[in-house]
Amino acid sequence: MEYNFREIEKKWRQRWVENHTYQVTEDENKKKFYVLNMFPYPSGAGLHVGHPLGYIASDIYARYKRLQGFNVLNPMGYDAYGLPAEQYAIQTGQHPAITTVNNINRYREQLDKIGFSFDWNREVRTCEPSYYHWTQWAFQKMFNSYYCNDTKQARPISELAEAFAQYGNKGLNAACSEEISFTADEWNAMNEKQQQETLMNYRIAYLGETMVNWCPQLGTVLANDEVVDGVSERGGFPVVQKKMRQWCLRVSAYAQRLLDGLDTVDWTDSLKETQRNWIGRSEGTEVQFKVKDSDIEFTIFTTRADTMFGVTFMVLAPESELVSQLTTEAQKAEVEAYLDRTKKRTERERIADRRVTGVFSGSYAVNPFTGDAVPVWISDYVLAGYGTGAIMAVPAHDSRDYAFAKHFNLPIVPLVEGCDVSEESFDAKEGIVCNSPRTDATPYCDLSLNGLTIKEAIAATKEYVKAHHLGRVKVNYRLRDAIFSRQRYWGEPFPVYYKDGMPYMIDSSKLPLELPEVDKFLPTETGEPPLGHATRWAWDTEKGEVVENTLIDHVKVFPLELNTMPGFAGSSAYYLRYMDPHNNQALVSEKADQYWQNVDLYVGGTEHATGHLIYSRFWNKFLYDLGVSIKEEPFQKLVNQGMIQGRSNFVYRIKDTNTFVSLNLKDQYETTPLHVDVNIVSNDVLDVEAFKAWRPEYNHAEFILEDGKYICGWAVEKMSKSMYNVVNPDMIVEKYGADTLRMYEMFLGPVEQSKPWDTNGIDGVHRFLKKLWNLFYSRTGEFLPAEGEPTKEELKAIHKLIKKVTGDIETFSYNTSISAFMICVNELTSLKCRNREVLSQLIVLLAPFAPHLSEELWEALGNTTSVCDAQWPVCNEDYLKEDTVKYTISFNGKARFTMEFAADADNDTIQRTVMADEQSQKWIEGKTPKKVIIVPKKIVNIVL
RNA sequence: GCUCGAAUGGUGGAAUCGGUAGACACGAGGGACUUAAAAUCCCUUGGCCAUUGCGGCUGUGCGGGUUCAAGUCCCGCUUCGAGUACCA
Repeated sequence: MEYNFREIEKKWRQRWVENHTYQVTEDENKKKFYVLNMFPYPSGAGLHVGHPLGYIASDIYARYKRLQGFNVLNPMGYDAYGLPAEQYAIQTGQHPAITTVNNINRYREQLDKIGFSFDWNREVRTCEPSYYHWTQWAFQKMFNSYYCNDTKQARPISELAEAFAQYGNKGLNAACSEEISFTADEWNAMNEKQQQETLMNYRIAYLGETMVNWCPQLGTVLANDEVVDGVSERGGFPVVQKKMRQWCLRVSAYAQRLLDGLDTVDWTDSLKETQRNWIGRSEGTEVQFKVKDSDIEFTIFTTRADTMFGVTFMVLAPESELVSQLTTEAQKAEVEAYLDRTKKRTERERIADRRVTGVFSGSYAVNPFTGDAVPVWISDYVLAGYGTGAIMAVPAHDSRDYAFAKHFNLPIVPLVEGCDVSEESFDAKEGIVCNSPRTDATPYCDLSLNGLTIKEAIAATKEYVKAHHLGRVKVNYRLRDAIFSRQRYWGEPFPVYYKDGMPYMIDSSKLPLELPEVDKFLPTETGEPPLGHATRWAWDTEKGEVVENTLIDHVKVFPLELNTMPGFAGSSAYYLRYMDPHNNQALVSEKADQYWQNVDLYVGGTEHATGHLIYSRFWNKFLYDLGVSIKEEPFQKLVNQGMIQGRSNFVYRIKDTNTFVSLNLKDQYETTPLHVDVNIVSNDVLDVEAFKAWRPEYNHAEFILEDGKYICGWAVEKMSKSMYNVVNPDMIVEKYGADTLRMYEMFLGPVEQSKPWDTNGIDGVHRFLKKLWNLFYSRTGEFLPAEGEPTKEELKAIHKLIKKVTGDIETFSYNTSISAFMICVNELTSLKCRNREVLSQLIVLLAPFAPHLSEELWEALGNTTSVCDAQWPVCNEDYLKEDTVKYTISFNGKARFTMEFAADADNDTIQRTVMADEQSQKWIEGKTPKKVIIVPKKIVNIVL
C-alpha cells in the first residue's frame, strides 16, 4: 500500500478541528510551557516557503513539550496595522480593513495546510477594538505615570502633583525631558495649563517638541529603527529632520533596567550585544564652562576627563539653544548662513558628505582647569540630541576634533607621553599622561595628572570635579525616547482629546475609542493627518462618547487627537493578551498571568533586535511596575531563525535569437542570462515544454541541450516575484505533503542560519517517509506490526534514536535529528522490525516533526487517543551498552589500525595487549615507548 | 571605522569535553529488476598515487604556535555576512 499523504493529511486536519486537539486551558495540575512566534504582518503576497521556518521550528518544540507532559500554550495572531495596507488604500480606495481581512484569510488558509498545533481560539488581531482597547489603556497608564529614579519604577503622576504642591520639585529624582526647578509656591501659583505643561515634563507618555525623522513622501514621522541609511525602511524615501510636537514614550528612563535585564535572559550573545550597543551606556563627566566676559555658563559631557588640559576649542551643535546666546554681533551673519545651510541638509546628505564644516561663534569659554579662554565653534558633527549638545574639543586625542582642528588651523596639544599627533590623533585610552598641566605654564589649579595612566587620570579628574563643584559624574545613554505619533490612518487612535491646547485622556471606562471612518486616506489639504477627514471625531465629555465635529464648543465637546499610534504599539504586549484573549475587563486576568507567567521560548528574526524587542521589553517593564505583568522580562529564551533567501534559476539566450543554450555549453556563444521561474525547473533541469508554455514569446524557442537535458544556472538572491524565485508552500504541500515540507525545512540546516531555499534535496526526505510507511504496511496493504519481544538490536536502534532526538530538540538541532531518524529507519528496515512496541516509540518520536503521518500510524496501531497525548519515551542507557569496543591504535598521533576489546577491559590489560600485538611491534620497531595514552573507548596512542 | 559571527567535498550540511574528518541527504557514475519507463534496491563517490598488493600520501580560507593528538585552543592575516555609524 502506498503512502497517500494527501488523504492522510486532509483527514487529520479535519479531525484536529473536530476534536479541538490544540485547545489549551489553564490547568493547575500541569506545568506550563509558553511557546511563541513573532506574529506576522499579513502582506498581500501571501506566505512563501521562508515564512513558516520559524513556525515549524517552534511547533516541533511545542509538540515535544506537550509529549513530555507540559501544558503548552502555542498561539498565533496577526500584526494587522501597517503601512502597506494603507498605501494600497490610497492607491485603490479599498479600505485597509478589507485588504487586511483578505490577507489574513489567505495566511490562515496557507498556515492550516502545514499542520501547526496553534490554539486558534486565542488568535489576536491588533486592529480589532477588543484588542486595541488594551493598547490604548496602556498608553493612558503611561500618560498617568512618571518614572522615579530612586525606586527605579513607574509611579502614579498624581503623587507628583501632590508633592509639588507641598515641596515644589526640590530633591525630586525623576526622569524628565528637561531639568527645571520650582518651589511649592511657584507650583501653586501656576494655572491649570501651566501645571499640565510642567507635569508633561515627567509623564512616561508625553507630548514633546522633538526633532523627528520626517518622511515627506510617506507624510509621517518615523522611529529611529524605521530609518535605514537616511531613508525610510518601507519604501526607501528620503527622511529629513524636523521639529514637531509629538507623542513620545520615555523609554530612556528604562535604559539601565533594559541593560540589566539582558543578563537574566537566555538570548544569543550577538543579539544581547546589539541591544547593548543600541542602549549605548557611557560613563563620563559633565563639566561646566564659563563664557568669557559673560554670566553665561554651559555644560559639556565627556568620557575623557583626563584630557581637560588639552582642550583647544569648544563646539556646539547647530540646533543647540546656546548658539543664539553665544553668537556675537560680529559673527551673526556668518553663523546664520551656516545654520541655514545645515538645516537644508537631510540626514542622508550628512552621512554621505563628511566634509568638515563649521563656523566661529565669536565667544570664548574659560577652561576651569587652565584658565585659558578657548574659542567656541558651531559644527554639525556635534549632535544636539546626545549629552548636552556641546563638547570640549581635544584634537590630540579625538579623530573628529583632530579633523576639525586641522581644517580650521586650531592648536593641537598632545597629552600622552610619546604619542605622535603630527599626522593623526591618538585615540587609544592607553599611556601615561603628560602636559597636564604643562610644565611651562603658571599653575591655575592644584590638580596634576602628569605621570598617571589615562585610567587613573580619569578617576582623579572626576574626584576633583566633584570636590570643587565644577560639574558631576554622569551616565549617558544613546537610547532615545520613542516617538509615538504617526500621521497615518491605519493605526490605533489615541484616546485623547484637546482642551485649551493641552491633551486629556478620555475616561478609561469608555475605551476602546474606535477608529473613525474617513473618505480619503491621504493627509488633508491643510496638512493634517488623514483623521482630519473624519467628520465624526469629537469627544463629548459629558456623554462620554464620540460626536460630530460640528458640535465642538471647547466647553463640553472637544476635538480628538488626529495622529495614530505606530506599528510597535500593538505588538508590544500581545504575548500577554494570548494568555487571556477574550477578557473584556482587563488586558490579562491575574489568574491567567500567574499561570502562564512569560514566554519560555520566543522564535523570530533578528531584524527586530532594536525595534520590537526593545519596545516590548520596555512596555512589559512598565506593566510590571503597575503589577499587571508578573515577570520583568517577557521572553526568557529567544531563538532567531535565519532568513530564507531565494535560489534563482537562469536560462541563457544566444544574442539576437530565440535559441537557449544549456549551462555548460554557454561559453561557446554570446549569451544573455534570463531569470526563469524556479517552479518549472527541477534539480536545475529545465522543463522545456513548461518553459515554452510559460510566455508566448518562448512558444517557438529552440534549445541546445547537453546529454539531452537543459541545465540552468543558479544564484542566491532575495526571494521576490521579480526574480521568479518565489516558492509557495502550498505547491510543496500539494506535491509532497505537509509532513515532507516540515521535515525538509528543518533538514535544510540549523534553524538559526540563513540559507537559500533549494528544493533539490526534498526527494530524500520524502523517500524517508515512504520507507517509514513501508515499516508498517506491505506492498499488498498488510499491516505489519505485531506483538512480541523486541530484539536486542531493535531496542538498541530505537533507544539510540530516543537519546539523539531528545538531546537535539533541546538544542534546536533538528537537522541532525532527522538524519538520526533516517539511520534508525534504515536499521529497522534491514532488521525487518515488526515489533509493535518499538514502532510505537518511533511514531511518538516522529510526532513533532510529521504530525499527520504519526497520527495515522498511531491510530493504525490501535490507539484511540491522539498521538499528541502520548508520552515521550525515555532512553534506557542499558540497551546502548556494547559488548566490545573498537580502539584506534595510533603511533605518535598517527592512526594505524584498530583493535577490539571487551567493553569493561581496564587500561592495563589494553596496554599490555597492544604492546604484545604483532602489528604494534612492527610500528614500534624495537624502540621503547615514552608514553602510552589511552582515551576511554576510543584511542590508544603510543608516543615513541 | 567599531562590534559580533562565519569560512569543511560538485551541493546542503555532520563532527557534543581537543581524540584522529566528511555522518545524513542531494547530485553524479556503475549495476540489478523491467519489453521499456517510472518506482525500488545494491555498489562507488574529498584530492593524488597504487588499484591482479588487502595500501600510501595529502586534506577543514591563509601563515605561525601550543599538544601525544587541532576543523575545534592561542597569535597574526584574508575573504564573506550581520548590526551600528559623527554618541564626545
